[in-house]
Amino acid sequence: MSVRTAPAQLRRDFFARSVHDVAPALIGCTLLVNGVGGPIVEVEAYDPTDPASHAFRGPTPRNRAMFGSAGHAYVYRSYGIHWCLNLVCDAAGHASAVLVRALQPTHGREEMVKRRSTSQQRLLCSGPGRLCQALAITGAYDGLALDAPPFELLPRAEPVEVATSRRIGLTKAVDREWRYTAAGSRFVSRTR
DNA sequence: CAGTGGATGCTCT
DNA sequence: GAGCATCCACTGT
Repeated sequence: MSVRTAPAQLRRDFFARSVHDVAPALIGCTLLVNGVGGPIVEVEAYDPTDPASHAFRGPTPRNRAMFGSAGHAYVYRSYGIHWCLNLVCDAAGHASAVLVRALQPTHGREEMVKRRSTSQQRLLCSGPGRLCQALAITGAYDGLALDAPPFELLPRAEPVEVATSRRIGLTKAVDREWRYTAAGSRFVSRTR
């Protein structure tokens, strides 16, 4: 007889479905990197039909992880300065991903304050570049599996109300409402 | 608060 | 050589 326990982590098959299902389902899930992080409050979806996606024009050295299997990280450098973290979705070849834009800093706050050089809770992890700096995510994490250290992804503890809106900072496909936020959270990167 | 411009490096044409 | 899935400092109300 087996004892059923709540899953400790999101399994790899959580990501092996449409990015449009995965993205809203990630709101409220806790993301930790080496024990530092908190509940995700803002993400954006990028799918294969999306001109704004890095994978839209096919595989390249940079976007290689997006064409790999679901449940892995895709990390790229933004504007030559910042790192951005994506979670790869769908089966191999579909090349879709969720950009993690903000989370509520609950775990390892002192570490984040040190890395970010600010003690303002609101500015620790609100924005993809800030979040990666606070969690010390770099290009070295590109392609790593999300269900093994240093990553830890925990399911929602409670139900969350998810709001949709237009994505931030794009020049292409700006009308697609593929940004998902925890309704009312003050840790999202913008209200728009 | 809103708006602007600079930093900075890599990717792809 | 252009264009970024960004952030910060600085300006002016």
